[in-house]
Amino acid sequence: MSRPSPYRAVKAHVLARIRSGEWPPGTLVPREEDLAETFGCARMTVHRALRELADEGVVERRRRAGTRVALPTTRTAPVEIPRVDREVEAMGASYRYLRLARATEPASPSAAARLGVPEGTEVLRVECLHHANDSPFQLEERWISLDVVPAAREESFADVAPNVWLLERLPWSDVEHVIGATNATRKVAGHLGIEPGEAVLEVERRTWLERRVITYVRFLHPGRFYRLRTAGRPG
Amino acid sequence: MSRPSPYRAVKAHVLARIRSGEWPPGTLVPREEDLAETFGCARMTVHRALRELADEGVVERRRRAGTRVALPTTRTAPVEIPRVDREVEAMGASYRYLRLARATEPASPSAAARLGVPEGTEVLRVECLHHANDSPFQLEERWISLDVVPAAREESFADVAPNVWLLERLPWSDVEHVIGATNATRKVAGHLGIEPGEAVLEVERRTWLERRVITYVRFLHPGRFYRLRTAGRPG
DNA sequence: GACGGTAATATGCCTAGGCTTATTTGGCAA
DNA sequence: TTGCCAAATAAGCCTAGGCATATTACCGTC
Repeated sequence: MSRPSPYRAVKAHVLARIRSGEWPPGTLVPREEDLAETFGCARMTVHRALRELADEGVVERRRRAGTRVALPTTRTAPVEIPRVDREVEAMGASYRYLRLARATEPASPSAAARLGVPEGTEVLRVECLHHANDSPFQLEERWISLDVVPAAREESFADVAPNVWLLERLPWSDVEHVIGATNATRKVAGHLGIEPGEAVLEVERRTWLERRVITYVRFLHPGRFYRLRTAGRPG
Repeated sequence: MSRPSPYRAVKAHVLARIRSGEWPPGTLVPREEDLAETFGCARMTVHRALRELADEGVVERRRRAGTRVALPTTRTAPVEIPRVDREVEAMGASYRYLRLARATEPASPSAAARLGVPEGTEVLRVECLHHANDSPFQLEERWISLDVVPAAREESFADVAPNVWLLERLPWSDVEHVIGATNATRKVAGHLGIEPGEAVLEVERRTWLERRVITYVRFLHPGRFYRLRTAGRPG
């Protein structure tokens, strides 16, 4: 599995029993002390192994009740939502950024709701297009809260993507993603070089710093080519 | 943040510095020993705090080089890909399962490729529909490898969803998800009760036990209502 | 100046002990 | 019975030490 190391050995041992079906869901895993004895190691070592398995959702632990094998419910899968430029370059394609629009404007009801600011607050709206090998790859529509990021007022975003600009400037504490599918409007289709009505993958992201929304973005990808990919293993 | 406890305190401390912008990306975090001294705790305690932060991608650690604040790249976000029945019930709706088709058949080239079996191998194909409050919610098309799950040959799947049946029967070691968007074909639209051409969210899942693919599924959701949701925080 | 070996250093991991705390079980009482 | 409380138990967390190992920085050599 990985290089040997007592705690890894314990993890691997327990995982192997579960994988083999020898310990079906609900089975009580031996107590930390017992495992420590059978492996000839300290209890803390076993503790770490079991704790990690619990973090990964493979087992469930409760004081006094012990450790039991969890039901293999299809748990959270780490979806990597990548930075466009990196992703494009990782595909071996050349990346190009194009700003379509930029304006400070009073927040519309929906934008205000998503940014968590009163309606009509002045916010910055940026629209841009990301290309891979000169064909449109992602259309981005973004709102930035000027209360949280006043410096954005001075930035044109003509050459640097808001994404990159923001990440370089300030940390964040929470993100939320919402993934859906919609049909391309005429405008969207025009930008992405597809037919109106074609399915597009829509990823919305809100980013917080402590309690305040920094920015809300909507990414649209031509559904025909683009896919989000995930590979997860429990352990 | 959470209930106090020395290692949590250290984590919170470091995280707070990063969040506040006091330690921008690249900053060298104090050595474990020094933090241990300033917090009046053992080095192992600091070690655990920093290790967890490293696991979460907040910092990067290298022997001899020390611990530094990582670039806040929009990392992996845990997307919960839920069990339909649970999800529907969580919305307070009533869940209904309907099997549309079931057949053992020789694997088509594409099915064979995804299951990792030779073309023409006999596989089980199941098609079903999941309802929320009697309106179609998810269309499922699934292939099951009979080599890995011979017991599936005896199961009609008339009353129990393949999902549930499989999870109750065998463990898995790896999953892969691919999320995309497509336009509903006439057939899909008919089943989901939408117009042909409407955007649908497509989630494909492959599940392995050790090296062998157990099953490959394709879930289709009406794009108009359905969304995948994610909330992540680094820490 | 380029190159290579060596020592210093920070993290990685371990041990063996201890106290703390949630939870369950069993027994006692109403 | 039912309800409540106490004891027992298993995990949670901590300490203070130690050895292992990756990596860098430095220094001497060519």
